[in-house]
Amino acid sequence: MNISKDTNKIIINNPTHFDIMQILKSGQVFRYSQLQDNSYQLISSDKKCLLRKYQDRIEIITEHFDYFYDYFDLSTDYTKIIDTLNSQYGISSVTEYGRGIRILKQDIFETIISFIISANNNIPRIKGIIDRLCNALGKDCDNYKAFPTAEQIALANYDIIDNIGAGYRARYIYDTANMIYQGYELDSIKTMDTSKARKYLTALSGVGPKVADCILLFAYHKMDVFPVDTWIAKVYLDECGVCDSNKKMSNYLTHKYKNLSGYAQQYLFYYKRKSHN
DNA sequence: TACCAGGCTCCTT
DNA sequence: AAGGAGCATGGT
Repeated sequence: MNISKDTNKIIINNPTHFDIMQILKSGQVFRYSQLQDNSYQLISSDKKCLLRKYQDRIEIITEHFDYFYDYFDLSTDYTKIIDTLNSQYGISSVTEYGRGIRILKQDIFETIISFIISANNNIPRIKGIIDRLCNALGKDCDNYKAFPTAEQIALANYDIIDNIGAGYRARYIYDTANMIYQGYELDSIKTMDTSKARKYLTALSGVGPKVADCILLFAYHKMDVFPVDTWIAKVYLDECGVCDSNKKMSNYLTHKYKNLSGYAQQYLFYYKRKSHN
């Protein structure tokens, strides 16, 4: 697979580790929609790109080349990661099934709010809630809405947040946006070690250990985390034959997969949810 | 009708 | 530190 730049376009030839459907349906991102059979629109923060697939080529059409080059983690060698996972852990059927997945580097605030919404929720409904949040408060861009800023949510009438169908998460969204708008630092997390970063994030309303790990993985690209949801709990049950607390499962899996935990988690999650893909 | 979904907060031990 | 009740909403 090799990557080149054209006018307003990233081109990926022989995309062995870039599958549009797999990336979009791997449960890490929610603001996408299908335009045609081979074409998807993806919005991140206030930026848009179009994803198209041809025979042996993928095109990412965007005015923000650098942003989406980084966003799709295009400088990372996934062949090497998968080879290591296969040889050390024997999960080649899992990595083969999701070989087109990549771990995205998403906007920090958007990821925080999105995964607050994800708690005890299902993916189709998460998408709907985020859509309504963006339509209600997001800046009007060319033909689409940006994800609302912390300021826009914090200064909004609470009734608007309460009317997007988020249930009890509406209060968390509002409170967390207010904390961040008041100055809760998010950039300093980049240089924290993971356990300190997790503790720091869980001070936000609606952010527990699992949501914090998703934020660390999908926004800060920290790979020594292993978010445990109900699907990963099933994976753990298959392997260990018992149910344990989420904390115990996450510790076990992080210790096992070490600095490849984030990648392993995503391949295993995608594989376990096969029937939903 | 119940149970489930990328769990969290808050209250008890 | 660890465990459990309650929680909004919509899909199956």
